[in-house]
Amino acid sequence: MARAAGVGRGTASRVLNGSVQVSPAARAAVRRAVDELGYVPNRAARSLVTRRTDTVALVVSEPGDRLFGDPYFAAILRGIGERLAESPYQLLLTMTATSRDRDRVAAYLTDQHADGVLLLSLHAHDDLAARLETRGVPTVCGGRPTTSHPACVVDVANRAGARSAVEHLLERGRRRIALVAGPQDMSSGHDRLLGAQDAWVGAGLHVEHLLVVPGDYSEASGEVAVRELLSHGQRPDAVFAASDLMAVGAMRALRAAGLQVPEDVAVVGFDDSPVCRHTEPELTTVRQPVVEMGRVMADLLLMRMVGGDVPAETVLPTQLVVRASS
Amino acid sequence: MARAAGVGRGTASRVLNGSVQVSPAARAAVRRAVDELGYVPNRAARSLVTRRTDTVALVVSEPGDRLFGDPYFAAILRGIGERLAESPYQLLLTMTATSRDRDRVAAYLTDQHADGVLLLSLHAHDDLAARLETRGVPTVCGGRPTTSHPACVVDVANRAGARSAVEHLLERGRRRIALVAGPQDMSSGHDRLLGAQDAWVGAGLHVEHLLVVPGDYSEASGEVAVRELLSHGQRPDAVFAASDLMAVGAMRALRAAGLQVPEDVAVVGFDDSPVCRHTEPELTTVRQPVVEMGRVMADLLLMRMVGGDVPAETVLPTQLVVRASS
DNA sequence: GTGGCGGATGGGAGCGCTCCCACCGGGGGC
DNA sequence: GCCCCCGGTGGGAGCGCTCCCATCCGCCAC
Repeated sequence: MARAAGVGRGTASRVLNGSVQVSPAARAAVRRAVDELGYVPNRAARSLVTRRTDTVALVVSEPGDRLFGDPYFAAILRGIGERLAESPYQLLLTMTATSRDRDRVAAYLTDQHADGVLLLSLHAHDDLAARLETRGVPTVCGGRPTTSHPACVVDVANRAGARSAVEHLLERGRRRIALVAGPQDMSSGHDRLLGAQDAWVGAGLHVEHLLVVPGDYSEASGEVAVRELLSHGQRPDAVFAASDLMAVGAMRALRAAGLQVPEDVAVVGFDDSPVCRHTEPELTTVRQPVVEMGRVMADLLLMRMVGGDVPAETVLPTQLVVRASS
Repeated sequence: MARAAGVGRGTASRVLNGSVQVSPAARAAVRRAVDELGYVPNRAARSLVTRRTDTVALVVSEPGDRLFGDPYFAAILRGIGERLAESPYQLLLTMTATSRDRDRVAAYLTDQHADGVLLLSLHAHDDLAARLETRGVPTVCGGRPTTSHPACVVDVANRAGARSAVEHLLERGRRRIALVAGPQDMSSGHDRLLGAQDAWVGAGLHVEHLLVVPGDYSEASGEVAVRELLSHGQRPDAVFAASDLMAVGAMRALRAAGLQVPEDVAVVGFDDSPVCRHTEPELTTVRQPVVEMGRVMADLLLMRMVGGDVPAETVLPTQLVVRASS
């Protein structure tokens, strides 16, 4: 290729990498040769010597069906994709269902397979972030892990959002509020519980009078939770579910019991996922800026990869969106 | 590393690549050295010489927001991910919004950046498949393109599915059926129109008496289409929408006009996306095996990459799912 | 005992690139 | 007019691996 352009390999390389120390004539000659030969530099050879790969990996610690079944991940990926499209980096997508998967991915990534890693949905006791960091691979976590303390975390204001949701219900005069909580081994689930309690206690009510039933973010768990509640003779006038899907399940159970939403029972969800628009009535919820979170994660990673300092924890705001269900 | 194990580089390489021509003693020595040193082979160096990358790329010819907003892609990705997880290949995700993007991706992939490519949502006049094939990169397309004829295509039985949907409505005694069609520059949209006409004509009705209004698969387009229909004094007793989202929009418009589903107007969608369960009443639809399609695409690509012969066109069955809306 | 054969092994060559050093030549300072 | 400096250039070295050839050794047949 360099020979075709009539220059040395060094000069050709300098043109391809945008170095300034090249004369216009040589630059033009190389450009022409590249076009004529349809030359594409070999990435493997390049990364062998530069020790970079121009690839960033996204690791989701969930099996594939959860990843792709959940609009939350779709939105985050969208934000990440947006930012990465403006950078020279390619996205490598990985999901780890089992701990064996995780080992495989760890080995894969600790080598020079990615210049940076984005971690999503970290479970308790997942040491992937730490392993990668000690190997010198920059990392950004989405969602604060419960146990470990990674170098760089992006999260949303789960607690404040949950607080505003319950405050909203209290303002509407509801006093028999049931909380369908999320999984308590995830910080998002725990924080949303704390936020709901904040509002409750802030209104001068006793924390133990807040009705709390467990859920796992899935629609089924929301339905079961409310059904059980009703069958035990409890009769809430409002339900705050820690996810939209659980709220949908809750509404289903309420309807099955002959209760009207919002007349008999107000319902509020969390996420502002697309499903909110398809419920009847449309669901009041707490919007979390998921796409924005993806963008911020990508931004922070890009900064870290060039050695920039970034805040250890970034928290994005949440916002109550009032619709017809409350 | 080889020195640490007390063997030659050749022998070490043989062990790492699972060659049989190695003595148990040497094999054990290498294994031990690998463990002790935490050695991970350098992929860049390996692929420089093997000219393989152990990476499969997925190219979606849509901007990122459409990719991740649409459960269809999520499901396909899930199927692909499932299969690839069982193989040594990593998934590289790429979306091309603009034609400049497409050129960039083409250049990226025609080099040794991926051993095989999966193409999704190919638009008319997209020559990416052809370009890749001539460069020797095996390719599998999801969804039959309208203009080009790639070497390997996986599609679903759109025509037969649409036919069964309209037959179902006819069996229910509906005779004033309106079709909200999909985009006619995509084969799926066109095929679904043909299938609907098949059923209509098959019942001895005149093809021109089938009410057809255009849509683009989006919820908004379905709502607009039905609203226009009603405002023009048309009064169908059934609506078959070529996508679930359009069916949801159609139901919204029908409700706004004071019409009951299914009493006054039966509604059938296409896709069997999760949204079907969240409508009131639940939506009758044509299920397309999207996850399966992803799996099949991955399977075929894996076969092609080892030089296996595969059918040029694979068509997966669709199936009518009757729910409450019809 | 000798020749031959084949399984196991060591290491040279080279993949395509970037880094870096040596070199070349022209313009300005003394 | 000489030297120095610096922008621009060419090419050697080497990144870490696999491929392949030459070699070695032990065993069997004659």
